[in-house]
Amino acid sequence: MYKNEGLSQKVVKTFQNIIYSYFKQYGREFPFRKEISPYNVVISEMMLQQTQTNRVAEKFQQFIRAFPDFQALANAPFNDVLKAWQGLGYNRRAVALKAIAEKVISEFDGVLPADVEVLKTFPQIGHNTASSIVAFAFNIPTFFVEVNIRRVYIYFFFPGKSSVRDNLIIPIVRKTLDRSNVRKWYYALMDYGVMLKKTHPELTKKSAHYRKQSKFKGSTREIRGNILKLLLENKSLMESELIKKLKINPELLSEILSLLIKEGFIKQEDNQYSIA
DNA sequence: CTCCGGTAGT
DNA sequence: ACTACCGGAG
Repeated sequence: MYKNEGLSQKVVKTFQNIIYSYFKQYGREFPFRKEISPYNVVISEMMLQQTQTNRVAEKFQQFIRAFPDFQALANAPFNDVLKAWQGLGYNRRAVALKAIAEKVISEFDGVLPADVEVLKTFPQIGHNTASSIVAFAFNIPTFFVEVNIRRVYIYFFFPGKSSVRDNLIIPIVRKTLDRSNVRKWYYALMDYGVMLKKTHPELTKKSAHYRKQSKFKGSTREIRGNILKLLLENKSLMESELIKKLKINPELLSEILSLLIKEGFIKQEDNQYSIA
C-alpha cells in the first residue's frame, strides 16, 4: 500500500488513522489493559510471551489477586507461584517472575526501572518484553516488533514481499509511532494485527523469522510439564514412583530431573523429589 | 492431528 | 541460524 522509502508526514498520518479507526470500533478489552501498574504490566507481559490473550486474561486476575505486588511475589513460596502458573505453560517464566520480583525489591527499592536496557538484565526479559513493559507501564516511547505488529507492517509496507526481516520493519515502527499516546498506539497496532491474522493468515509466514513449531506429543516439554504437575499434587515423590506414574524410560527421566534441578524448578532430598 | 509464540543457549 | 521450552483451542 505504501512505499517503504519517503514515509511522508501524510503517509504516517493516514496509516495511524487506519489503525486508530479500527481500534475505536473493534479494540479489544482485557483486564490487563484496565488496571495498569508497573507490576501488573510485568505479570501480563510475561504471561503473554508465547501464550494467547484469552488464556492469559483469567490467569492474570487470579495471579495478581494471589500476589498483588512485587513484595508479595518476592515473599511467596515458589510452590504457590508455580501452582498459580499451571495452565499457562513454559513454567520457566514462573521461576523468572519470582526472580524478577526479588530483584526489583533487592536492587531497585521495590520500584520497577522504566528503562529498556535495565529491564533486559532481568531473567526472561528480552528486547520485546522490556520494550512492551516500558510502553505499557509508563507510556514511554519504545520500538519493538512481535507477531501481530509484524503482520501489520508487512501488510502495509511490504506487500507481496516474503522473508521480511525485522531490521527492515523496526525503522518504520520508529517513524510511525504515535508518541503522543504510546500505550494506545501499541494496543491498536496489536489488535489490527490480530484482525489481519484472520483475514490474511498467510502474512505470518512472510516474516523471515517465522518458524514452524516442533511436535508436543512425546516431547520432553510434555514430560517436564507432567513431572511438575505430579510434584505439585504430591508434595514429594521418589524417582521410582515417577517412573511408574509417567511410564517413562528411567534414563530419560533422570536426565530431565537433573535439568529441572539445575533450572531451579525442583530439589532432591534423600531420594525424594519436590518443588524447590 | 495442527496451530500459536518470546527468550536463551548454542 | 537453529532449537528447546508448554498447554489449550480448533
